[in-house]
Amino acid sequence: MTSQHDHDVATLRAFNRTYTRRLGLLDANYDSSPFTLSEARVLYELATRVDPVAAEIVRALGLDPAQVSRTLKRFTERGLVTTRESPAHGRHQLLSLTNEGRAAYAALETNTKASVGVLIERLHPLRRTRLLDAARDINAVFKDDVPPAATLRGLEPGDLGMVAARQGVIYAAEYGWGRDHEALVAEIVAGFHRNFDPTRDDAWIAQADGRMVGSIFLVQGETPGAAKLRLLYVEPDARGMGVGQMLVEACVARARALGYQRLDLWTVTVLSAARKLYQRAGFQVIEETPCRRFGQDLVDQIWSLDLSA
Amino acid sequence: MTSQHDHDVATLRAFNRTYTRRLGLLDANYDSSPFTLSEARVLYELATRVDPVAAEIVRALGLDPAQVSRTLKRFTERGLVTTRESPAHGRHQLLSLTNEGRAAYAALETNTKASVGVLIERLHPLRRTRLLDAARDINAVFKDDVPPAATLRGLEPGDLGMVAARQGVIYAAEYGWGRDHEALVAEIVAGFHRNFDPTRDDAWIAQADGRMVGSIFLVQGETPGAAKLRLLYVEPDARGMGVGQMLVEACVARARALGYQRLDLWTVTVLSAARKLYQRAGFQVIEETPCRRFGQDLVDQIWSLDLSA
DNA sequence: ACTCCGATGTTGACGGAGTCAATATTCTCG
DNA sequence: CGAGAATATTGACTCCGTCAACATCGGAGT
Repeated sequence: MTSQHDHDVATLRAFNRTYTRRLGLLDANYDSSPFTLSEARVLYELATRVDPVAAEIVRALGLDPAQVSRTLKRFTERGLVTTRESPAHGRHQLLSLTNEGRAAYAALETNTKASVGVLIERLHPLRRTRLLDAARDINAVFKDDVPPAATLRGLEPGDLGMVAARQGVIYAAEYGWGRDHEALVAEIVAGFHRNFDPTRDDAWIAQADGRMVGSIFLVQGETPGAAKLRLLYVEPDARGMGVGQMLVEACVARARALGYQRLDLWTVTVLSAARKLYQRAGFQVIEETPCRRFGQDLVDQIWSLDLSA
Repeated sequence: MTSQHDHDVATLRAFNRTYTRRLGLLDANYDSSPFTLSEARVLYELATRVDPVAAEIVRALGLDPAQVSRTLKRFTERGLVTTRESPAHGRHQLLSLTNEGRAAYAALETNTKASVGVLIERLHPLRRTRLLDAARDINAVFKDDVPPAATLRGLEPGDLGMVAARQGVIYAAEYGWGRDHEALVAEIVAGFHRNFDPTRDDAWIAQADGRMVGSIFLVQGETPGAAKLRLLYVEPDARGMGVGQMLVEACVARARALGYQRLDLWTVTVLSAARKLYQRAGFQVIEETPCRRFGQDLVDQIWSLDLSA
């Protein structure tokens, strides 16, 4: 009932409409081709599989068995396909392209590639990358049905700035924090790099579904034995899949491995999801003071975890 | 001939294949519908236009006139559509849905929205936003054929970090600059905000096709009458469309308007595209020193533009 | 006023797409 | 061994998609 949902449905349907319209234009020039779209799809499956069976093609393309049967019959009559009985299974008919069939497929491939190539070339580079990125994304969305799993990795180019950008956007949208906050994050990541010592510091980026979905930084504190956990965040979309816990656990484990006696962190009470993560990891509040920050009245908290136990 | 091009073609074709497969699943449940996909498209056009003419629908959907004529005939027989002659043009037949036709359309809409809604709801939020963003992008790509035009705007949440992220990624890829550079940019944007004075400083983001494609910053220099131009960059995809010039011109004009006597900038010689922009805007090199930065041997340059003339 | 041309709309013909039902055959598993 | 599932084919039917032929109307020129 949310209007967001209705809006999403409308977006996807608008996409369907335009794309249905463009489908012919996008894949091939079927005017000058001896194959229909459906035939071309069957031919593709025949060419990219070894000794397939008709039912395999039916499943791959979601077509009716009757239609595939007739298409294959026509292909056989045109001398593009030969069938032989499977040695393993008397009911299976192993299909394979003849030389003519492979030649026809190659010609179709060349033709199609050229058509798509022309379409791509005609687009402005900006639009081209936008189209290709979007195409890749949609493919990925439908590729596997398993829910996306998050993984941790180290810093790559763009990560430092992206952490500031994403935290800036998210906390501006969710809590109305101003640019002070984003600039503070930028300063922290810059300082992280400036003072970086591999035996004292570390950072992790959480990635899921090809996107950055969270971060956490480990830096040495003011006193020798104390480390600081900083810049923990999780993308709204990726909440509830254990990303925050993964990040905190990686950070705590590394702090322990580097020989720190304690791990401190600063946060504000309004970040309740983060609070739960810290609690669960064994952190305890050691200080709490009201404070005005980022254009809001907030309550600062300092948490600490004893690593010496 | 580039392998990048072949790769792009393959990406788009892979997308076409999966999407052709999903098309039925994505838009509606046509099994339980009294309309075929083609009929539903015609019905949609009838419902969302006022007194259309058959030829209009033909153009909108890219269908054959014969097919539309027959579809409309069936609709008329089913009591969904009525035609009346146009008062303006004797050959035109104004089409309109009957009450039954509107009811059928409403039912189809409800059905389709529910189907698409279920599909969206079943996706993990991460995948959902990814799909919807991609759908929006592809729609936008095909929406207008005019080449994308760049516009300038002020800073919004996420921009500070994004400038660092994009410059980090681009200069790492193009010149092999390390994280030093990205951290330096992060520090500069943080400092920009920390010392921000609206009567002395400004910043612009160039935007094209819904994306950030460049930036430029204006800050006061060490001496009172001197301003500094900083962090100019243009996305590789957006080069050659005058984005850089727009940014430089905006910055110079503002520096002049704020009463600065001169505008200085620091750059390195390897950034040849930027050099041309500075030259064109009237900047002159006033200092040049070899330097080791960002893991590379570079030649620093300081350029200056006299604004007092 | 008249003619040509283009746009609109219909109909016939034909092959393929897509769906459903019926049927035959073969393998697998309990 | 028998039941059931998977594989494959065929008939029947409607719609899709394309091409060609044709009728009709309005407007641009001459």
